[in-house]
Amino acid sequence: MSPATPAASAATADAAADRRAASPARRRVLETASALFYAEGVHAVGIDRIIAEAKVAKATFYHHFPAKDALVDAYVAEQFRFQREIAEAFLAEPGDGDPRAALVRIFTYMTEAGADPAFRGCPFVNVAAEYPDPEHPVRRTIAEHRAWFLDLMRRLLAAADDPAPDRTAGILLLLRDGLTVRCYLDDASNLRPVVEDTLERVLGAAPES
Amino acid sequence: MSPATPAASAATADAAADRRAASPARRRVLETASALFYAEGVHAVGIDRIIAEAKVAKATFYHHFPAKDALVDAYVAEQFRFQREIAEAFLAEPGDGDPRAALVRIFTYMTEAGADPAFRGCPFVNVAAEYPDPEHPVRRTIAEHRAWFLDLMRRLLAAADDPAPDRTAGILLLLRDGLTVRCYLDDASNLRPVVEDTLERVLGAAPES
Amino acid sequence: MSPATPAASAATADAAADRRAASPARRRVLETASALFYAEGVHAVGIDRIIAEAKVAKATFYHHFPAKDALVDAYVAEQFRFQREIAEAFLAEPGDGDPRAALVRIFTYMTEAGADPAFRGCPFVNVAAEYPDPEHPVRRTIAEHRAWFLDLMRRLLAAADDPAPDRTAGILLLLRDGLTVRCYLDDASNLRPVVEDTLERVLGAAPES
Amino acid sequence: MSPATPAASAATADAAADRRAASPARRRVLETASALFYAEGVHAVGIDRIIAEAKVAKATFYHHFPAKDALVDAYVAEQFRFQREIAEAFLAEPGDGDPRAALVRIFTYMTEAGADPAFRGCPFVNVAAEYPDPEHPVRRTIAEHRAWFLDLMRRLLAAADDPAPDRTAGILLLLRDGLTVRCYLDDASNLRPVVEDTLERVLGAAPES
DNA sequence: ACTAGCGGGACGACCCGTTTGT
DNA sequence: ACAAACGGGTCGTCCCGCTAGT
Repeated sequence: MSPATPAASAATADAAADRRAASPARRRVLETASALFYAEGVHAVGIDRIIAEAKVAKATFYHHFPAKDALVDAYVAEQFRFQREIAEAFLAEPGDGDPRAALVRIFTYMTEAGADPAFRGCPFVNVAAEYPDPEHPVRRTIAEHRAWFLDLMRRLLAAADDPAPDRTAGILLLLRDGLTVRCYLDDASNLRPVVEDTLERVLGAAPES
Repeated sequence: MSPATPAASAATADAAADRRAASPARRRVLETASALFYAEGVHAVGIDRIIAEAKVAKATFYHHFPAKDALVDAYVAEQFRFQREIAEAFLAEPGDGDPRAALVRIFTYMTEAGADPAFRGCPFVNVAAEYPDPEHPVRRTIAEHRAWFLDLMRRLLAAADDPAPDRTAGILLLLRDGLTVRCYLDDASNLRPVVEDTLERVLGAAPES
Repeated sequence: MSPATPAASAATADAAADRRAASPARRRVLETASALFYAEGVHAVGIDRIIAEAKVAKATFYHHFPAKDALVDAYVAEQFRFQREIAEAFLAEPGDGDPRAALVRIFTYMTEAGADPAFRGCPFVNVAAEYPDPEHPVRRTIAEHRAWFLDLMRRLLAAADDPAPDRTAGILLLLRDGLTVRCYLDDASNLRPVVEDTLERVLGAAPES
Repeated sequence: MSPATPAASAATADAAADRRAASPARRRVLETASALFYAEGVHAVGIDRIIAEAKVAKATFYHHFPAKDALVDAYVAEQFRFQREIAEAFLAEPGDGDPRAALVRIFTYMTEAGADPAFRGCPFVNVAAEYPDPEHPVRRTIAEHRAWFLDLMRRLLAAADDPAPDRTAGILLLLRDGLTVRCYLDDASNLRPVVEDTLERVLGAAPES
């Protein structure tokens, strides 16, 4: 073992992990798996199919992921990262920084994304449907995403002077979840007015300049 | 009675179907499968386990259900029937026929049911997560349930003189879906105030006598 | 036990057997099974399908046939009986009783029967392909048929003054088997000239009165 | 060599296919299956037994053959290849190139092979008995073998100055099929004189140089 | 004599996630 | 990076018994 200090050793390990995470083979596997898991479900997609479509060898796969569950976890974490990036983009957008407008933009985006025919609902909800154990790492990652989203709502609402940011944030989470389910299971078109109406009723009438 | 008349023959067929549906073996299978499917997911539960816990022979199972999918469909249909019975019970309750109170009772019930530690979310949403093909019989049954619920909301809202029953019904469906997801994935306690608040914002302030 | 003499008891048993053999349920089973076995093969057709298509209960089936093999045996025996009836019809036909003409008629009939699109080859050969054990009752029944046919040829050839009826009968059996295989596996049309030519070469030129 | 040229890429694919075909595991599977299929029939032999006797893992089997039918097809194709090799050996034999002698040698060989107690008839006929659909790949491979044999006979007969090679070839195919059936289902001993007699009658008297 | 249904256990083909040699 | 191995799992079908009812 290296005589380095724990910190250094951790840094070394991190660097190795980064190098592995950046491996093109690993990226291909994760991207292929993400697309398949989202489109068809986790249990329905086998390892063999993933490695075949990602064009990597089985050994390579197991070099990067100790087991299928780890891949599922990576898939969920990737989705989390992806959502966060989008949200941050929406926050940084129009210059001024009107938090209420940011909220509306986020939900408008979700409504539009849900209208995509390939939309299959919320990846977190779908994965959770296949992982009943709340202590499972995958479920913990999902819980992290939910906590993050709830906190994001809370911060935006506080900045928008909502009288009860905690409670309203909870309502917006309900809206988010309901919206993804609805876009997946029902006709996703013509949902914008419903969402706008809901936001108005929940946030109160728009502040008239 | 003559076996020649169509009515008699249809009645005979119905009777046969009823007898089969009422078969104790079939009931045992369906109940066992319902519990397992709900608690662990469809793909995660194998036929062998179902027949073992239901204590029926494999041949008996396949006598009643041509394939696993048919059992899943029966499971979903059973849940649908179950939900309908509950809703009807809530409609027929005391307090004359105040539709707004019925709505509140329904959502209050859902919130309480969601607090059960065994609550695993909406069975329809969870099954849909494992059945990507919207044309699949299982998905069609799920769609029927959603149409029924949306219509139920619409009728109650119209009876409660909601100014836009269609749109508000859509919002209540969002609330329902969001609520089940939330009860499953987050801390389900202390949700009653959030739901009550949401209903007030969505339905407008309670009519003060 | 009945105090009757063995002979009487045997007669009683025979009568009972006849009664059972004549049972309409049994007939339906045997006919259904014969059609299915011939068209799709023995192993490929399950008991359940036979009883379903014959519209009898499983217990009824097992009342008449101790096991599937017994049904297969009955199927083969039925085919044997059928072939014998046809041959006897051909022998008794045109009055005079020209044995050479009878031979030609038999092979002509086989050629025509083989041209039927539903023709699936010789049932005995096909069943034997699925029963490797020559001591199996089914195989014994098949052997009986072959012995009968060979003897029939021999008798007709002797009556037709063939110089070597034994050997020529063997050749005609080769022809029969080859013919059924050919009709099944190759284009069965335009086979008549080949058969006529073969018969001429085998039987020698037709006796010119 | 550049991987861009079609030829090289084709060669690579071929090499890969060859490597797979030459895999010892695959060879063991095919040889075991061939022996079992021939001796007991296709439907009567299960995958589990094949992989047990071939000492390969199930996954290995399914790595080489997508399904059992593919293995059956490989078995039939192997038999075809085998027959062709034998025939070519008989054509290239001593006695210069007398085509009539080659024909006689071929049928003599068949008669002798048929006398082997392990002889179970023609593999093609037996497999066809279990595959009723003439469009099935297995049946197509069988049809190829028959076309090849018929053509081989035709070419030899033409070279032997037969007056009607087409028709006589058809007769020899009848003889071939009849012979295999007979060797399987009847007493296969003392068949040589019958075959020799048949050939004489069919080919005409031997050319007395 | 016939039916409907249930039970039973072995076996059918095929796929699972995972590990190892090379 | 590939092939092979592994053992248990998937869903579904096999043939056959048995009971209860008519």
